[in-house]
Amino acid sequence: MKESLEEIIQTIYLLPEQVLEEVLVNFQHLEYPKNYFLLKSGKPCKHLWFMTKGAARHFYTNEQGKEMNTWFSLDTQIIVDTTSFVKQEPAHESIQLIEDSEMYSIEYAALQVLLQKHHSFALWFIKLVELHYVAQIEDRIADLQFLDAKKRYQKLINLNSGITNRVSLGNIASYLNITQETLSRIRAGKL
Amino acid sequence: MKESLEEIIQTIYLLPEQVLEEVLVNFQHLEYPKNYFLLKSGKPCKHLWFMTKGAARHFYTNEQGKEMNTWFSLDTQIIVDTTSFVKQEPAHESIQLIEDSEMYSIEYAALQVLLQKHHSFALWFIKLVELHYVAQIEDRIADLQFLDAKKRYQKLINLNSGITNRVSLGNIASYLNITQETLSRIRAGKL
DNA sequence: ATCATTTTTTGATCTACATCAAATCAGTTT
DNA sequence: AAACTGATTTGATGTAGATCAAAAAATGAT
Repeated sequence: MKESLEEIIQTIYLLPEQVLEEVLVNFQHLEYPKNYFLLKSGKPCKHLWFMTKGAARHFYTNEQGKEMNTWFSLDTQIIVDTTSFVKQEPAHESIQLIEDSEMYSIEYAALQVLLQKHHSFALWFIKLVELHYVAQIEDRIADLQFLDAKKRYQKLINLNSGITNRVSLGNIASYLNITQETLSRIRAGKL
Repeated sequence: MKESLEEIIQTIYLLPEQVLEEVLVNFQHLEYPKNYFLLKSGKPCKHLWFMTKGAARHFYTNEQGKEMNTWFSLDTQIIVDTTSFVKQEPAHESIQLIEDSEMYSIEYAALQVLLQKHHSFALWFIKLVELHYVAQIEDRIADLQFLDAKKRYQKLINLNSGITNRVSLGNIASYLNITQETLSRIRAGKL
């Protein structure tokens, strides 16, 4: 796990010393308790977060009022509702912490200024999107389309060892797009 | 429909005249017949294409040898296997034309040079990814997770009027993640 | 420890969609 | 036009996973 913001940033794409310093001052270090909402649907996503410790879930609320998880962010992941962030339009999803968490955040407006000002920061941002976003999200589509519930579960726990101790069965089931009952039966080896 | 490459590029993000000219010379105009493969799985995706006329499908071949469509690109869309392109690793999917098509292409290496050379081109590329990629792909996940087969079909034909005349039932069914038989029954109003 | 609340498990039944098999339709070739 | 080919439709049956209901287990509060 990476502790320092500088390390997180430089691992994505190496910035010149002077640019790095200017970037760093635009980030804020934050701590929030379990259940805190980073984003509520209907509001634009004004921040991009780097989580250094903790866990969050992204979810929609469907017409029947049921919450459906679309994503988990554990520890060192980037957190953002990309669609809402890039267009600064009301978010469709909400983002809620499921553990006490620590993170760094940067505001949309500050990011735009840095992108316009520094060529190297624009290249950094491209790498960020490529590394942490594109691959993951295309994988998710393939999983939903090709794998059955049991395989989706196995893949999830392979990639996130320990997730079962940190995220409730109901939350995991919702991410896998199955009911709690079905996940319980998968775990019990009955499916 | 946009015919000129210049118009396509400038609509994404306005480039300085001199940069635009340098960008334009890095694109090639191409025409390919129906059934041509832009990309075969196993090979890295070396190009990014702007389709100006025609249609393509993106598909995986699963363990049982069945082809599963993941995406359609009709007329003015960007075509690329993003995961393979950004990492220059072997692609998991193939891209095949389903109509005689016209397009412009730029090579990965040329794109990288332009990104490093011109700040404005890096900003252009960020906009490209934001506009044509992020929104679409997150929508697709939500659709697969929340909508049943009939609603996914209705949404597809609402967003792509005329797709039923251009893409075969089997190809559409595969994209919707249902069988041909089920799609036929949906169309007949029996589901 | 006890009670209350939430989370997980178990069982019975139901449903959307798959699978398999065969028939029909459309477009091409001879 | 007849014959061949591929695309679409129809019918019968099977199954993964949903839904509904209730029990059991875990977690937390007094």
